[in-house]
Amino acid sequence: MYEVIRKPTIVDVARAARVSTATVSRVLNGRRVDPELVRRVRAAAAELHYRPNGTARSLQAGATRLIGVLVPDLGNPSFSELLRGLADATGAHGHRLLVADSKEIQDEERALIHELALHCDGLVLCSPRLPLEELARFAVGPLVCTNREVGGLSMSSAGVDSYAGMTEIVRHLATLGHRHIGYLAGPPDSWSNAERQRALGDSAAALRLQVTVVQAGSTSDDGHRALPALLAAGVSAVVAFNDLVAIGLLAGLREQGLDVPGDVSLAGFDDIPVAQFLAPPLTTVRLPTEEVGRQAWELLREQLQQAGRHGTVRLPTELVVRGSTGPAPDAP
Amino acid sequence: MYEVIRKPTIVDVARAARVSTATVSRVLNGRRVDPELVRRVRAAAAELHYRPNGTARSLQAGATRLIGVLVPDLGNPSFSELLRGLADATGAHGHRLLVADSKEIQDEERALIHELALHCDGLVLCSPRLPLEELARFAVGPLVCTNREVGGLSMSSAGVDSYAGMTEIVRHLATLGHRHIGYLAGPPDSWSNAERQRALGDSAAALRLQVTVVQAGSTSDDGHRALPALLAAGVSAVVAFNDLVAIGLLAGLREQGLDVPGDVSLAGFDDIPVAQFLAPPLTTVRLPTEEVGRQAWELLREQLQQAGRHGTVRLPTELVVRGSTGPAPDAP
DNA sequence: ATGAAAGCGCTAACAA
DNA sequence: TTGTTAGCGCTTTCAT
Repeated sequence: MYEVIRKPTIVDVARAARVSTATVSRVLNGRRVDPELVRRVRAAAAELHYRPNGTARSLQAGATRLIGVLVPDLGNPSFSELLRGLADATGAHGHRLLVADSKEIQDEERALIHELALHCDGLVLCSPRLPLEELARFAVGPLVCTNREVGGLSMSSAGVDSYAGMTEIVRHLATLGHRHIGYLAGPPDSWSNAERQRALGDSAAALRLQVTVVQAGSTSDDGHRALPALLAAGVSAVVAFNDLVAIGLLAGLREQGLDVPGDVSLAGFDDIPVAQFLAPPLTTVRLPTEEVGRQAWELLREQLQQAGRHGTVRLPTELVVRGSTGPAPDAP
Repeated sequence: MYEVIRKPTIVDVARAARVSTATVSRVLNGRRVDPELVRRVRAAAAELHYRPNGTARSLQAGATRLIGVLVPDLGNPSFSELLRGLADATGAHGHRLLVADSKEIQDEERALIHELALHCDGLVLCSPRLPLEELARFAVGPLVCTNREVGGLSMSSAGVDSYAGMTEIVRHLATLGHRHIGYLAGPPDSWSNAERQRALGDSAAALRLQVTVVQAGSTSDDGHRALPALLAAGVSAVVAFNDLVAIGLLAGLREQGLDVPGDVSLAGFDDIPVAQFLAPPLTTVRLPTEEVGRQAWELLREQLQQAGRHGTVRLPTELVVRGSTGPAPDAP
């Protein structure tokens, strides 16, 4: 009789090797077994092209060794970097990444979190846009947010000190003689953006600087579109929510025949790899994004080992002064 | 007595709702059930904070709805874009992405492919570096390679026409009067690189151009490092394996006080988002990378629906002439 | 329409 | 050491 063609299971291997399934399992997992049986099992497995079923293993083990990661935009180099740090760190511990992109859409974010939670041992939510209390409801399993304050809720948080970074860059601009600074704001629900805006307000008040906030977003196109509003406001320096936005603005400025930093100074956030290669090289606040990814894993790992061990990591930023910022045109 | 704290299962819900597990399952999956029982089940599930176990479902279903993706470098914007197209397309069909980064290391690649295969319904290998025959051995399940010829092997392939792209850019440079072209070669095991190099050789022969190939790699640093060799060769135009490499070289050229395209013309491959924002904006061969991701999913889907339905998709490229290429300095 | 029971592929406790 | 067997959590016949 012909057998229905299906993937060989451990039962098939056991039969072919004339041993029990337990023995096959032991051989496969490197447990102590009689060499002769080991040989027979290996031969049978090879013969049948046997591959163990990861799902069955996961069910039995009660864990999948899968970590769900939600990012708002896979296209942003900053998240790629975080992903890389995360993939590197989790990989070293035998865990893999289940990646989903919410495309900055809240409903997507909610749906994806629910779905990821079904298959994963833990979740890393990158710059989540959902309200905190809603996030808290998901926090049944190990959960880490990046770049998001989590209050006293039962989750961990890894991020950077956006407030300090903004403070530093405003001081830098003030020192260069700028009295009116424009800010290209990021996504409305971004906590990082709120922090940066808050720091800008505080610093400006302390230094008696004028500030114009223009709503932009997180992409280069958003930055490009914001140019007219900025020009109308008459700022002499601009800080963008991130480097991508800064790049878009830079291109717009160049199209208008404006010199950077001669006419307008420009700074971003992130220090994405290309920032140093732009013309002029971009002054920016460097965020240790890859390290945030690593730290997120460490925090997750603590929760994996012992439920309820929450923690918060806030990494320092570093102002990287390059060619895109210079003295204010009307400075003494 | 106190129960040990563990996640509630369908059994717990069934007991609490005083129905069978089958009924709970039916309610959860929207099957026709008496409204009163539906109510009781939903109430019990909510009360217990019940969440179904995805692994158990997958085991029962014989499928995980997970697609494994292997990329050589998560940090390369080009792969982020592919990932995005893939995530978008698979997501629309209820599949998720299991992502792994081989960091351009062959051993990693091999190990990760094996691992991914254990948990996934299908695999997408992005620009794999492993030899074809080894890849063929993995092709027990649905498999798609991107940017890699697969011969008659039992897998599908989605990619771009690198050969045509290179041909077009060489013609462009020749028209501008360039007689000696430098090529910054990509990773040695990259099939795309081989294709581009082959096209360059063929075109140069036909047009009687001189060619100097300098081994670089796939990152901006690689491009930056290649500058001396290029300068020594005395080329008047350079084509880089990809935009990242071109960007590194561009920065190096600028540091040397050389003008692009005044002294040297420069072109890349990919058209990553920042390419248009560089100074000068980068002439490059645009690859429909996101679309490659979508097509990869379509090909995978065909295999998922019916084993053995292999296909090949080769998408056209488009030369995007921007400011980084111009007439040869010594042209008439 | 509902429940009892088998079984997805694997590992681990228990026996021998 | 090896085999037998129970069971991980779920869905799905098969009866009722």
